[in-house]
Amino acid sequence: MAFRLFNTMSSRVEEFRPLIGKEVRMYACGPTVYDYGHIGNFRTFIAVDLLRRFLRQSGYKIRHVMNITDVDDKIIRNAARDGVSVQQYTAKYEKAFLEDAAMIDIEQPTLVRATEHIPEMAEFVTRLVERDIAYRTEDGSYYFRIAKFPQYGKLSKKDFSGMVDGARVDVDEYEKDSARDFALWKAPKPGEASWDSPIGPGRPGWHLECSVMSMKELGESFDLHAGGEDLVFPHHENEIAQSESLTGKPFAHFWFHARFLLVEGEKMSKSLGNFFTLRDLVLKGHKPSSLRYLLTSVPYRNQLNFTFDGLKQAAVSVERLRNFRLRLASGAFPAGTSSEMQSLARETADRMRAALEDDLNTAQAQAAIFEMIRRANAAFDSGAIRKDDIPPLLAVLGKFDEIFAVLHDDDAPRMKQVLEWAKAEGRDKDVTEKLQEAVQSGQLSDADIEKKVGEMEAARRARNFKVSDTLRTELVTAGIVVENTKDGVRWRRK
RNA sequence: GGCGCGGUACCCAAGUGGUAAGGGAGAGGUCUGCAAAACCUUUAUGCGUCGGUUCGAUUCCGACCCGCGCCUCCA
Repeated sequence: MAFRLFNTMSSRVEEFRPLIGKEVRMYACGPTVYDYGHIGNFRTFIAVDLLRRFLRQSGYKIRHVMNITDVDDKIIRNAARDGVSVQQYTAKYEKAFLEDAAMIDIEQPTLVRATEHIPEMAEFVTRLVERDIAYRTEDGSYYFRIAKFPQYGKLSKKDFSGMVDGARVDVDEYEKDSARDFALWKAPKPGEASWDSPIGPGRPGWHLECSVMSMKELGESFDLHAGGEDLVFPHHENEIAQSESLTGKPFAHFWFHARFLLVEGEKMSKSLGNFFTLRDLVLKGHKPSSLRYLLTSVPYRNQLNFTFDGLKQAAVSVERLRNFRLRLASGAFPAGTSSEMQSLARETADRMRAALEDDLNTAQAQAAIFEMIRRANAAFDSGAIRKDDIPPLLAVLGKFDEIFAVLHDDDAPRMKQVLEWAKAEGRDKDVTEKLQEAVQSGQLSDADIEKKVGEMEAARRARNFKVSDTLRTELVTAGIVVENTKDGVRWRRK
């Protein structure tokens, strides 16, 4: 079977194959670091993370580059408002973004920053000007001449051939030759932060950095370029125009776009009051793993409706996955193998792979793993599962987790970081009781828990239920659930 | 207006030209000192509405209704 992926350029699902060998060169548009990342941002970044993880699981080497947009109008404005430098301003939000990404197990790509590529961008513009593809306006800005790129619109399927110039032109843009021409380099307005460069002082236009940095890191043609669906036009269209008109070569082979999410059925917006950052959710007491699971449970090209009910459901689903693994890891089994369990493991691995190969159908991959869990649990209960069935079942679970990354329980310490951040930011009032409780379960060390659980078990065996119940209550209060099974006792953090 | 996507049970959500995955929630049951976990049974003659094609459509075609996205540097 081959990996089939939707390509925005062709508007269809195509077989994905790297241009060269077994190495995938991919570029993802990263955040503009002017504020904390919201759940919509993370839906996109998680989709890319899933893609990256699946490609690696499929045996590819990955060169994954992501930009940090650390200069744009909003950043310049906000930094000035706060009376700090652009660098100080963006450093804070870049750090926050990386912390958040790590919190939901997004693997970190190679990062490149716009402000660290000013000379390369100036050179790129110079080369465009030499070919008359770009031009300088009176104020010192540079624009891309769309008339020089007849294929403009091929990604977003827009037809600009009938466009008539000049009917209405924005006041700020009166110097442009054509209304559609876009800025490559913006001259500074009085008092604005700017960078010196061979093409004069100013700041890069947004699209330029991605063309320059992607080609620098990955070559003039590379395998895949990713981002949110809103980037199709104009951002990616403009990148293509700049890059291909300069190199004469196809820019990215595949274009990967994640669909926007809705919040409670509506577009997320600050005015509707349904705008949430990752930290907002954690402050409310939701686990990072719940969000990761929820965001992976709907295939990336479908609209995902984020709801708090859905987030709770996701949390329960993750619990089920974790409980199953705990059961596999801690149970006692008779020696030997069962052919049924062996084939169950094989079939599940195949189903999972087939689902993900089908344009990353995560919903089906999850259905496959839950089917396995139900059947294996039934085998547990009937005693049909054998000792040598455990490794293959665990291996399938491991494969699943290489992609979904929710089994490892690091929620409590991660939530604690958010708690500490909130205190440091003076946002104590936003810390909910639920968060406090969730952080609780990370307070006791494994050794402390083992000790208490041991005492509780001893009391239970002595049928001293009063003592054992007291210990159980203490543990529950500390966020630890103790489960007594016929194979012995086991515990987990709530 | 142009281009595109979607409407599947109480909720979330896959999917197929031949009769509806999975998760959550609910109900009943098994197990159990308590608790937890788990299993079993159960919950859409139905897949926005109306037509059409077909032996047969939720799946194809058409119309309509509703929701959503892009078309102004918002992932």
